Amino acid sequence: MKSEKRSKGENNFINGLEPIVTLTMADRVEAQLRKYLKEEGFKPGDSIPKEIEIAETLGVSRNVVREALSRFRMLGLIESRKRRGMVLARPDVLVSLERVLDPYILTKDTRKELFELRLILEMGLADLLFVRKTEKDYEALEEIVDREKLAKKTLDRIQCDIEFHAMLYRIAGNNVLKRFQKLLLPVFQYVVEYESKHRDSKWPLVGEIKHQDLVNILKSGTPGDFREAMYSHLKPHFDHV
Amino acid sequence: MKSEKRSKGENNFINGLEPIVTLTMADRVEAQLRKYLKEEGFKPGDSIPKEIEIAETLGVSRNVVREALSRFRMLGLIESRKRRGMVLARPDVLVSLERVLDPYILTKDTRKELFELRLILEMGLADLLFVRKTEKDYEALEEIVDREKLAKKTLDRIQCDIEFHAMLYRIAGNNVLKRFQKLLLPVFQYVVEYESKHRDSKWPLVGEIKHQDLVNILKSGTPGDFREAMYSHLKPHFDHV
DNA sequence: AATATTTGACATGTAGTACATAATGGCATT
DNA sequence: AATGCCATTATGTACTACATGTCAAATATT
Repeated sequence: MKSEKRSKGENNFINGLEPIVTLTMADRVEAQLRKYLKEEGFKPGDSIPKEIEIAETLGVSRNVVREALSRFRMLGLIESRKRRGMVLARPDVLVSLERVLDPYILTKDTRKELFELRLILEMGLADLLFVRKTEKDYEALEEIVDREKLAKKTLDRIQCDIEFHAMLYRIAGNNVLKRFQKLLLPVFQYVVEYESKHRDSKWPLVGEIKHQDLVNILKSGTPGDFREAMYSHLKPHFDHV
Repeated sequence: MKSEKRSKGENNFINGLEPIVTLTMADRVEAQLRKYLKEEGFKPGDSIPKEIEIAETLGVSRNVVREALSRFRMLGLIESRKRRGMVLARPDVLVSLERVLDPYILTKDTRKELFELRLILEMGLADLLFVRKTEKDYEALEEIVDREKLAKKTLDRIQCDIEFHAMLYRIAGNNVLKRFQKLLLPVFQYVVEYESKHRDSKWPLVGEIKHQDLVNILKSGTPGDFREAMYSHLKPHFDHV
């Protein structure tokens, strides 16, 4: 899975000539092992063959096997204990994303698409919110809104804005989603900052509908109302799209 | 980041005594390197120190360094060429997820949450769809709907259902989102299959609104209409929530 | 005999050496 | 100027050795 991107745009002047892929042993062992574990139906808790056995079976050095296993360990696919060998584990879906979601190394396109993803998520949140919301959630939201109203510095208002939206995700009661949002946050901030620099728009960037309105609708409106309101709220961002 | 879960619930009988974390060298080198690269502001294209230098600086064996680098290589964070050394690359956000999103090793909870994520995504898709849709997209959707109407076998209908929804993601014109959906697909299928076994409900599971209706609304309705329709369409799934 | 302790075997973790491989840049040849 | 050759060098792979912690059997203790 090594990316074989050419350095310049000078390729494909000879059409139909693909660069030869030269996977390292570690890459191939990783693929082989993944295939093996899948096909043999290994499940979390099962222990897998020892390093040496793998190495000998595949005809590679133990070193190479360890590089592949090291990758699995990082992803949480396996856990290894001395003497005990290694057992398959349940990886956390998001730890892998965690290691890659750095706004500074993403392409502009990817950042843009991830930002769109945020808009999609927040628009789609409505129904889950209405299913899971409780009285306490109103209080938490109101508290944030109050703080926002009192905030003088722009930075404080931004902070409240972030907290408000984060709270919505929390109310939705979906842990993966909440953590996903947390991971995406730096990307959002980067994009917004970047945008605001290039358009000197004021910030936070909100439409006609304010946070207070959203809370009110959440209290006594319908999911449909909320979706419309959220769209208005996010409209300035949608307009960039 | 080795998971340090205790075997039993027998810890914290002495409060304030945290178990000593015993990270492997590879883990620590990985963390150190990540920190180093971030703090020094390395960007894609920059070349990073040689393995030996890293090993000597950190006072560990080259082997350990290579295990850490192997992880970065897998994630696409770096690319290495002989003689040239190693350069930072732009990782693809989703390759990491790709390696972990196997429905069989996820917990039931996670599968459920990922399924909810799907519902959220599809509900939130509406606005982007209306911005990006073209005449050609209608044709593609109609073609799938037609095929679905003619399909006799359940399996074929399921296939059409999948294609229809996949096409919606495609129309939204967000590449990351489309690929994300593709990655999640096996999880959805697993969940639906699992559910249908435990409730012997018929399948595909759709509400009052059929695919044909969605296409019509996409053609001549509003994003608001579409959201309502999509909710009706997915209602049986929402009801599980 | 039942329990506590010691001991040895074993799998992973780390270190170190050696060599293979391929890309680079310079030099020589045409 | 283009090609071919060669020394250099960083990564890729292999192998050996030992450290570390853990399981299990053997031993000692009650």
